[in-house]
Amino acid sequence: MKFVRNNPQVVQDALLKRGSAVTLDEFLKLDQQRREKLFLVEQMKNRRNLVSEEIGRLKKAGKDAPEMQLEMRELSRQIKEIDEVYKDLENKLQRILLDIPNIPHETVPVGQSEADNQVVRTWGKPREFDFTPKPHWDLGEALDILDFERGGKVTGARFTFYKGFGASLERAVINFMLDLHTSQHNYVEVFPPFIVNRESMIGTGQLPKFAEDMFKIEGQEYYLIPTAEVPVTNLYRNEILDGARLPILHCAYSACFRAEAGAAGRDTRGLIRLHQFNKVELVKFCRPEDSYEELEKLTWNAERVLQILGLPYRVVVLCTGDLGFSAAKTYDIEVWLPSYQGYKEISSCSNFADFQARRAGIRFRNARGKAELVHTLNGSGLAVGRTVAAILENCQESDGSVTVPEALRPYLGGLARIG
RNA sequence: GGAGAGAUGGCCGAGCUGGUCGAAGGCGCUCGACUCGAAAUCGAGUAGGCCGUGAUGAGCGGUCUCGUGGGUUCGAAUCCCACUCUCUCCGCCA
Repeated sequence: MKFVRNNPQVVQDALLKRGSAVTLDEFLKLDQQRREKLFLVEQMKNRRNLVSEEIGRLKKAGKDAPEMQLEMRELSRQIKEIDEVYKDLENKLQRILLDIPNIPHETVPVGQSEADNQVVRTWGKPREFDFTPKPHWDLGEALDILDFERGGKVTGARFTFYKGFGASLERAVINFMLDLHTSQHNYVEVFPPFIVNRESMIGTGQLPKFAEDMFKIEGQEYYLIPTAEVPVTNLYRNEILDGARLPILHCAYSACFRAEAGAAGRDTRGLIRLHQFNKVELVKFCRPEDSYEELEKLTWNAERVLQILGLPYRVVVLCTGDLGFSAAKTYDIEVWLPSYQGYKEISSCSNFADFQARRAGIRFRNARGKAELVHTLNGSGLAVGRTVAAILENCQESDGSVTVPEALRPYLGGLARIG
């Protein structure tokens, strides 16, 4: 709040770069009013406290002060009135504040849309097939390892069953990723709740603005998590961490639930866009001065998964117009998918700077002993369903079978080929 | 789900017949003294938000915070109400 007040131009510029039409005039006006009321009411409270103390002293001395009490009764009534107005202003301000997106980092390219994102690097070469490769949904059904049909029957559109080696493969990918990050990249695994409360959703920035993207438990302020980012980042909500513990690195498997409002008609087939999918998430809490370096490391950690699996990918940096609401900078990792004849997002690695930390109240004690906001980061490491889709499509053979990447075989009892 | 107990500072734990209580005491931590060094001992310090002032620093002043929200009162950690959470016992359950 203070930052917005003192740097309205910076925030306004950032909003414009993101292509937002929001203006801050209303905010600044309300804030001015709020502070005036606050100053007034605090002066009155000060007087009340002083006089009440005096009354206490008198009573102790055996005297009475009825006229003082009467005066204070009236003062208290006025205080209550102004407090009411103050709270109203405060609420209005909070609402505006919670809808203001993060300020993009200076290294983020300015742009309007997805088309202005910049490719940072490309790894591996898409394989040349000497036959026509099948999309993973056809492969999966032919191999009887995916069953979209019955997923639709049992639940609805955008739900699926994995069966047999399909189910084992999904599980193998999860375990492989978790083992890699815990043993090679020093992340501490957590297994979070898949349902969180409203405060947590506000903390990471999903609420209040994006309520329609979420599944909410009927009659309760509980939500299905859209990503493990939410419970894991909120692990330390309203805490002051020991600075010596930073950076804190967590990885977490979770199912993810997304309403996909507004995605009707997009990626309707296969594992790409489901209402429920699995993901291994990487989350970091670090000192402000380290966060951009930590973002690079986190992105490498995610890329490493694809490298070991031998799946071609590229990394793009999102432009200001495509950047998520909470992020200051984001790298998307996109895996090659033959059925798309292109690269498809499989991980999104973001530095949120102090945006989530401010909303969630996550701080650390700095060298001078003062509480300071941490920076938070997270990234998929990786989306499991999309990884399985990429394996099926990139590793398929002309006879319809799929060669299992070496690294996964230990997780499948040595199985080298499905089909 | 039924019955009861409780929620206080980094931790433990007083206060709860309402009034200098943001809060005794202990532990922990930081600094200092002692020591060649350490331990022990002694001394000092040790929450956060917001507002004002100031340089968006330090400091100072004010205000709020004793689970959360409301109420009573001149005044509430202390009294009343609601909610949340924790613990114990019973029932049920993976």
